[in-house]
Amino acid sequence: MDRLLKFIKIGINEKIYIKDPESTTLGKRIVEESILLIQEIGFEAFTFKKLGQKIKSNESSIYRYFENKHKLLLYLTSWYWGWLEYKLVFATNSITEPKEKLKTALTIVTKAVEVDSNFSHINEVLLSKIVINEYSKSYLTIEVDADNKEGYFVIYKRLVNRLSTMITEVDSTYKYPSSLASTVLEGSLHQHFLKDHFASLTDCHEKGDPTDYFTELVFNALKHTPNG
Amino acid sequence: MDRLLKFIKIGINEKIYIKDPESTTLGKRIVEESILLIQEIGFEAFTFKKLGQKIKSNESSIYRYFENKHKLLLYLTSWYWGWLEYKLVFATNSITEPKEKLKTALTIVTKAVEVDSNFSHINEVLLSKIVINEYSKSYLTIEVDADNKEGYFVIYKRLVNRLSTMITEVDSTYKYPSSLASTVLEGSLHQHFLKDHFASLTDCHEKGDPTDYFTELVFNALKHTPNG
DNA sequence: TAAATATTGACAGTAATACTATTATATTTG
DNA sequence: CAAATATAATAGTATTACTGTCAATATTTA
Repeated sequence: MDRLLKFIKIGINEKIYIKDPESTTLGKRIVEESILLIQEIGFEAFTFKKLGQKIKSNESSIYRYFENKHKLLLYLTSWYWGWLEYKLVFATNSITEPKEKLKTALTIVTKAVEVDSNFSHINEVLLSKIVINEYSKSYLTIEVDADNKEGYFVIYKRLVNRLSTMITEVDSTYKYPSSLASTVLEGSLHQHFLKDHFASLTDCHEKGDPTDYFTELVFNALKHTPNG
Repeated sequence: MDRLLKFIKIGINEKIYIKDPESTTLGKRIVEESILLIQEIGFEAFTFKKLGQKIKSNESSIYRYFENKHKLLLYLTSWYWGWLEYKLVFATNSITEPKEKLKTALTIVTKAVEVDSNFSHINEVLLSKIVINEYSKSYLTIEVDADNKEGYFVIYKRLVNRLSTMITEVDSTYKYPSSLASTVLEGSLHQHFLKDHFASLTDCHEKGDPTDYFTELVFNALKHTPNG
């Protein structure tokens, strides 16, 4: 299935960029190298000037692709969620049994990304780390409502809704499918973060990873067991 | 119990500030008004210069209390978690029955703060909103590990541990008490945020609030019912 | 109450950020 | 090969995030 990813393009809201970075070599380099640089120095210290130096291009050229670094972050995280959504749909599409479907979905959505597909210019392993460290910053802003109205979060919202629907299909009487779905997605990023920086606040180390923890949590909430 | 809050002081790591803001009128005004200003314009747009103008004091005077705005955020959020911890301990201390204790704790920790105690110079209702919108930014930085080593997050960590212990006291066989505790604390902030900005991603509106949702989630995880 | 000390305010200054604008130089396409 | 387009180089602006100095004003203490 990964091979397919070589040919499909993640459809990202066109208002997020000024010029589609997928359309040129420079654009792809901007995206590719920004992932490395953000991972390296963190989003606050990241600037277009530094990125320009890294890719030996000009600051002003980068501004022709993205209005500012916040838009670039929206682009990167949208790409990530679009990629996850693709994997989710692909892996669950053929499963008819609701529990099995949900179980597979939870695995896709909570498991650490450990292998890079190596097909696109985007390093998914590093990108997933950026999402863990920086995603919240894309919406915890005074402009959220305006950005949301512009549709900058549609992919993420669709992903939560897909998960929510799968939850409802296992237990149509459950009262909080959307809250549970959003808790799993956000909580999974958080558990991965804690694992790396606040080990005492999580039990997701070797013994049990976020996937085990959330799978048990969700199926208990639905008063079902994942198997049988 | 609220009356007590008038006399107790939340013990905040002394390395967070240069000069204790509780020790002077100016210090208290800095804290008090920073809450209003951050709430008003958001943490990214907030500067010491603007705060200085608001309180008719000098930028450089504020720098004598806090090294930078990040430290101020650490101070404000530490204060909030310390305050919550105080409420938690006070409300649960006399309860011996583990389920009842946990249930009370979950309510304290997940319920929206709606009444200001009016005793201190700190507006807890507004501060809780700042925590919802900005808390993640205090630790999602490249300096987390260094900041953690300095002890800037001790209060929060202690709070998670208190909750974790209460979970274990209800079910000592449960494998993920710390993860569940951290999920509840972080997830509660997240559900409150979603309620205000992404209503479709949560079910915590009128019908059921985060307290109901998390109480059910936790007790199902422990395979117990909150009552009986 | 005068002297010592601490606190605050006013102002100047610096390096970096987050851009915008202009012009020059490549590169692509018709 | 001319025209259009993309990119690079450079300069410039307002703001941020501070640091430093010094004078004015409070507060403490002898």
